Amino acid sequence: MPGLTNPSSDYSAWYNEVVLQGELADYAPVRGCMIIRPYGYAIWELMQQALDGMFKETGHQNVYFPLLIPESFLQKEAEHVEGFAPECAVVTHGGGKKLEEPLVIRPTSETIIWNTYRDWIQSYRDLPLLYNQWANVLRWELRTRLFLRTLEFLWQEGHTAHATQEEAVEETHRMLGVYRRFAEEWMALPVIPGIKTESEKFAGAVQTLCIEAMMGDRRALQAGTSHFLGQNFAKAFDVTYQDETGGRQHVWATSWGVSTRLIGALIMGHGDEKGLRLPPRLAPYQVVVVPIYKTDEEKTAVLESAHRLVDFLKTSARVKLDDRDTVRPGFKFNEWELRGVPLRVEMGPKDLAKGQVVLARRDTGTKEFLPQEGLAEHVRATMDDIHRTLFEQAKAFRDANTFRVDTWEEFRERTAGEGGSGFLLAHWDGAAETEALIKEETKATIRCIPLDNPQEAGKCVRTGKPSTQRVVFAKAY
RNA sequence: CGGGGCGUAGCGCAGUCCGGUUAGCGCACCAGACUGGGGGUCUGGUGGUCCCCGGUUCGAAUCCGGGCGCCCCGACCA
Repeated sequence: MPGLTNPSSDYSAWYNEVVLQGELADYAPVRGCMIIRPYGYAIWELMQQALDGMFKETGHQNVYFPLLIPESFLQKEAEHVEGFAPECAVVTHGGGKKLEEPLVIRPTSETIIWNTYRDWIQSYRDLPLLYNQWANVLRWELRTRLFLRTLEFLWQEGHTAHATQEEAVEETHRMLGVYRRFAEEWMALPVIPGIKTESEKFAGAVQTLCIEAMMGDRRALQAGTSHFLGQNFAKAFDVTYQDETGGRQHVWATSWGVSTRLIGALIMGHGDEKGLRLPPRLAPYQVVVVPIYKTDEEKTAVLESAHRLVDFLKTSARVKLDDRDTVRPGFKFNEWELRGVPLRVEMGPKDLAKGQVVLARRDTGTKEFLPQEGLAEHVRATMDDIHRTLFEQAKAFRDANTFRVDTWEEFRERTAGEGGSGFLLAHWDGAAETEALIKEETKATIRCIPLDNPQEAGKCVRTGKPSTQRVVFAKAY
């Protein structure tokens, strides 16, 4: 197996190699599509389990709507059609015949869902509707990257309906909070929760909330979004309910989603020159046991002992025994490091004799000798520590690459050249034209206006016009 | 859609400029032996529509014409 390109010399080559060599995914026969391999899919399944549990804890139920949407549905919400029509794939033929009405392959499901909600909602007693679906969607992107932006991707999309604006807004924030917790507590990634500007918000939303993370090349990645849709879709699809007083009201809506892009965030948020570093809670294998032996007698003894150890550890961690006889230990070390397994146990004749094992940490690269007794406890504690360490490292990196920028000169300097610029906290006059101008001149965009943003008087970094707060600029994926 | 790169064994590539034995190398794979605490060594072996179509030629991976596809960089976006 060839070595990895160093991330500091060519970040995107490094990223692709981690995905391909680590066997997370492969290219598909069709441009921009990918095959998710077992190891990559296992990470996605762990993400799904954790998120699904959090959705259910917050009162949501899963549903499934169809892949195909009548083309006319997309056209009912003006902003929505403008945003999505250019990237829709359209089915025009079926069964060898031209269809009466073309069918769009869903780029997102608001339209088909709200078309259905019209029938499901009559009274305030029917509300709220708190539904989520796990699905694939298709967007005909021009430029694709494994996991970060593929034509087809897997995601979850929550679609809720509420009687009042207050309730819907509260739901939007609640789900952003869920995403933030997931990012921090499962992915070990610090994120900035915030509000998108008008030009960056979801097509059809009144307000888009997001969490923004910093990748290893100092670029920003939007890791999740939660939209307050107002009554836009209710009006487009004529969804109303009768309130307690007998009056007819339009329903208030939210939608929110995260996708397989999060796997890309994991890679770029924690990876190093050896490959992936998985946070333990999302690692398909949390511990890999590598037996070491020369002779047949040693092999028998070591494997027997290794099996006992694995059975023992199984109750407290996801353990993989790598008993392949076709590759040597050094190869296994490198391979599992590339694939980001948080902990490795090495066990050989010398260890057997001493009743110990070698425990190696992926995050710090340190090795320690430990008695087999009490190992499960130690593994559990170490995994918690790895999670903390990954989070702290990512946060330290982000903080070291976050700058308060007050002059246009400095802004230009920090965004010059290829690669990321870090997060630039700068004043902005609030005008879409200024935002567009800055984007054109520097490639940096406003990632978000942080929630609970401190207010301070200042001058727009580009125009010098008065401003009341700093916003987060960055070059983004 | 613009710019760049590439298409030859499962993967990575050489050969193409300047046409000519049986298309080659590394890795992987198969068999065996020795090995085994950080990406093993040796011996033998399997595996090819040279992206596709057409043309030139006694002869094309190589020259000419046309087409297709993928990757990377930008514009669009989770």
